[in-house]
Amino acid sequence: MKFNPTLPIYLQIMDSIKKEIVTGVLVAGERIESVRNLAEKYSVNLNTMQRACAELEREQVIHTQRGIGSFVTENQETISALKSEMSQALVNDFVQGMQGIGYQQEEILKLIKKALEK
Amino acid sequence: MKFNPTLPIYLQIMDSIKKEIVTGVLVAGERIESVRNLAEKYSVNLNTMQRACAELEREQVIHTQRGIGSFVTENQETISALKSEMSQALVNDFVQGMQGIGYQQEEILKLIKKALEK
Amino acid sequence: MKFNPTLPIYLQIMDSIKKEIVTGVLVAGERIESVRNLAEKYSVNLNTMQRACAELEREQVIHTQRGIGSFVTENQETISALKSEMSQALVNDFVQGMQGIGYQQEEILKLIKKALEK
Amino acid sequence: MKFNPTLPIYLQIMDSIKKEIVTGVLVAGERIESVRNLAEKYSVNLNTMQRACAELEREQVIHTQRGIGSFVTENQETISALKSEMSQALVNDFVQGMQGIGYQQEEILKLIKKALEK
DNA sequence: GTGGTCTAGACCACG
DNA sequence: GTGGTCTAGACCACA
Repeated sequence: MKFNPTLPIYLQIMDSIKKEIVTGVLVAGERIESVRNLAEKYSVNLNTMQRACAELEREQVIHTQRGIGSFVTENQETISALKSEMSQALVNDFVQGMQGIGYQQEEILKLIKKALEK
Repeated sequence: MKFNPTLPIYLQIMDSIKKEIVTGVLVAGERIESVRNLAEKYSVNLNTMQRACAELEREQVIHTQRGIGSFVTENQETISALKSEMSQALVNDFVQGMQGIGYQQEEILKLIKKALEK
Repeated sequence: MKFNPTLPIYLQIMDSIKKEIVTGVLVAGERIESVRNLAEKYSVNLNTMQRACAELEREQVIHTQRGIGSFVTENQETISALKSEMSQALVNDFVQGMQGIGYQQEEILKLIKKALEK
Repeated sequence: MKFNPTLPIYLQIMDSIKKEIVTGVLVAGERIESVRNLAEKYSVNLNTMQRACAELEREQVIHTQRGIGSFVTENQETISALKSEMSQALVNDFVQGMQGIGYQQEEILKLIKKALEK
């Protein structure tokens, strides 16, 4: 995975894992890979990976049992909320961004449609 | 102006100024405020403002004449290119983001329309 | 039993067993459950339970006879000492803690009385 | 400062700083020492100190301005809440602990009074 | 083997 | 100078 140098790596990893959860790649209630494995998979230092996991735990997206591993939350509501939260953030950023540089409704829709057709 | 702590402030200022240019708040060819004034207006350190302006100059969005001040580019093509560049970036980030969390075309359009109605 | 994640589990189990001894739930001289049973009862790993018992034995609170089982010390003095030791630790931690955050004698007594009435 | 090896250092430092805030050693709204200074003062690694500060910020006890420093919250309610929270935790742990090893109200009060006289 | 904490030391963004 | 992130590597508690 390539990281964007303008954003902390641990945030980008959190985002990547959240995506895997909301798209079902990681299943609710199931164990995720060990921090060590994940660190290797993302080619980052163990500490960086631990930080990402710690923040995800604080957000209640995963929960950890010491000596055993970390598990995706089994609370489906949390996951749904996560998905709509993420999409709302994207939608708002996009719409506000476009309006901020002077685009009107029809133009925005036209550009989106064009992009979706690709 | 409130800054997002996850992104360098100078980038956020550059974005803000670019928006003012493409929306015509800042007029092509005209002089912009002094770096000192801008720093005060944005409530940031002078160094930060200087960096933002230096980057804008590197991107040829503004140009500086020593002892006189800085000016928005008078090249309308540069400004048009800037606008479509910014919108393309927004569109791509948005579409890729939504697809990345599992949304399909119709859903994306529906959410956009809902957001535009507000 | 819920464990506090900031303190080693084996210490919390030791404390729990000591409490049972000083309150007479576990009787002096009598046999206690097998480590295996205790591990299940507390829902902890066998190793953790073994560690707790090993430490209790080191403190001479219990003693083990190979092939037979573990027994609460029959020495009543040890048990009395244990009780006053535990209460002294509690009292000291409490008083020092309260004074450390700026509470005076009367306030401390007032809060204690209030808590005891519940 | 001597640290208790059974508890993470960063938690003990957080506690120490909270105490300084509720007792007024650190004044609401004022800047606290730099992380580097604090790390030296507590004789811990910079990272450990940063972790303590990050957690305090998450608890809204302090807030940080990048490149400038950290400041005690200016919200007096937060500080009052902190104080009563800390004292309630102490009182509850103590009372439950004493009752857990079989002490009655009068005995508890007697021991507390004795300890306070010292 | 698994997660948690700690140290040491580097580099960056910002003031 | 100040805080934030990252790497490297050690040690501990727990399963």
